[in-house]
Amino acid sequence: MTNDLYKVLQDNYDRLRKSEKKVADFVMQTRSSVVQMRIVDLAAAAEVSEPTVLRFCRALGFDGFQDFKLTLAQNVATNNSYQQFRLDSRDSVEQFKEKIFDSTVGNLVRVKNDLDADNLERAIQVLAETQRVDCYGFGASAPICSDAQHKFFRLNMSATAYSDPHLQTMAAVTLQEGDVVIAISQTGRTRDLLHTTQLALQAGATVIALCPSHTPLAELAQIPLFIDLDGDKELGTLMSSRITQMVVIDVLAVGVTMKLGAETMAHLKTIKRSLRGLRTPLKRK
Amino acid sequence: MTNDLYKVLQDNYDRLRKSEKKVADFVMQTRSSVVQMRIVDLAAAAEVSEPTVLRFCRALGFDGFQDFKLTLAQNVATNNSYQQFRLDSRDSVEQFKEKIFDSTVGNLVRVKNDLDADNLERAIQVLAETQRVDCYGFGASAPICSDAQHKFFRLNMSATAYSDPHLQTMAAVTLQEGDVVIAISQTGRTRDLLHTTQLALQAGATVIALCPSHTPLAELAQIPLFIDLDGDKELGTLMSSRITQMVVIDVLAVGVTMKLGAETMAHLKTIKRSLRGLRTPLKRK
DNA sequence: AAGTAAAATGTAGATTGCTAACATTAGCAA
DNA sequence: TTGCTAATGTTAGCAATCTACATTTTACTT
Repeated sequence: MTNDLYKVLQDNYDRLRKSEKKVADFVMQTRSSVVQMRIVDLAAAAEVSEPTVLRFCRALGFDGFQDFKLTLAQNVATNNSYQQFRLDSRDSVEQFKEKIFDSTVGNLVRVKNDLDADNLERAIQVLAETQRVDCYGFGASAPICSDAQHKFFRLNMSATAYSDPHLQTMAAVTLQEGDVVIAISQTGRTRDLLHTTQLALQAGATVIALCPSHTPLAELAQIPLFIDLDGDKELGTLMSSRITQMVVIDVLAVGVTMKLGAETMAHLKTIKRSLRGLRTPLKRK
Repeated sequence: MTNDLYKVLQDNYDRLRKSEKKVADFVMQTRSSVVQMRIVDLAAAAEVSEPTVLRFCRALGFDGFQDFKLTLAQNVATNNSYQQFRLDSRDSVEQFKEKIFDSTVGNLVRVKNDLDADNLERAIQVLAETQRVDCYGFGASAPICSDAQHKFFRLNMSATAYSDPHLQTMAAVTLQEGDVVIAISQTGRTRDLLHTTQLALQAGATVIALCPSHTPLAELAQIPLFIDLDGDKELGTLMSSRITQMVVIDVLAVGVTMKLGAETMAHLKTIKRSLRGLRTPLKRK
């Protein structure tokens, strides 16, 4: 749903007439401020006549100019409203709460759009076929590994999280063909992680990496899942990458669940039932 | 930013005239479909005249009807586009990737709006003043505790994560006045967690709880931070609550950083430098 | 290469919806 | 009740969008 309009523009671009393309180009470049424009303004800016703008809207399947503008506004809202934030020491709690949530959301949306569905598919496939998943990660990525372990463990797989380089090394050499390693790193350049990943590869395991693209780890892994956050290394970037990693793990886990099908679902229910005993009962009214 | 308009409506409702309230009521009830309406339609639907609708828009601070509608459209887009999802076994990877990300975003937005700024402020205050933070949580919340530990540790605080009920119990009795416990639970009803929380309280510690409202844990804690996700206990709800908890931790950590000010920032830089040694160097072009 | 037909684009006017000015009504106090 | 003020509605003008038609461009045929 998110950049619907962008896609619609891309898909129909070839079908557009020459002067309609002018309009399309202008809209693509300018984006947000187009929502404030009247049809005359847009016509002038794109250097075409008003009816051409209208025909452009119709060609994309909209009712008219207003309809187009409304959709554009909604697109702009969903894409642009969650910007990277810059913390100001004078911010109120309310303000930086907003900023942090919004930038997290923005990063999620960005990664969602970038995430390669093919590699995701491949990752899910190998996970669905394996019995052993080891998760490697240090520092801020260590809790994500535990989380991943937790998720896959629920799916009746043998999942382990290693956040200690020695344990990782020892575990890596015991890996076999068909086993899967999920390597998680915010930088993609952690030396120890690269080392153990190499060991895992030598042992014949398949390595899925959650890390930024164009990093040593990304090159090493058979199945890289890129998590590239906005260029500037703001505080927000560091914070969001953990969260994004987690959501990617969610996607993987759900994918595996769906692939494994009904029997796993039943297993999940059993777990849910068995955990109930650890809680105080819900009050009945 | 998100449901700006909703807030604007709420805040200015009393200031509106009687017939303008009719319009406000109608907009509140109908919401999304108003974006398709012309001023005549809305006037007819709210059973007022067209200028009244216009005055209503102006009273809320908009330029005119179009301006109001544009904002409404953007609001509708940001609020409605990230719905709770229902997984379909025939979904493609691309499709359920979208669904999972979107529902996560939706939940984040929801929690952001619900999160009480006062309690947040209080939580930040006590965290800024303490030297010891213990994080308690089991199961899926355990990795969140580790994450929280990680975050606060970076801020030069003595932070520990306990995910073992025995360790928690032993740690709880050593707590002193001024110490802080962060209790994290998706259900708010985990028996062991309630037990150790009570011990912490008896020892004089301040308890911050991340959990749903109207749960035993929420009642127990001095500073509850509610994480209420949509009613239906879909798969998505369970997944998102961990992530939401993490973002709340982010907000707390940033808040503390800002409160502690410059010296902590310097400390953060030192950590960053010291970690650099663990990575392979960036290639220079 | 020139002419013709069809497609593409622009111009001008009609229509529709938005807004401003004014009129009327309702509410309230003296 | 009367007069005043605030609230709402009516009417009309204006501005924006859209339609119908004219002109230009493009491509294809001879």
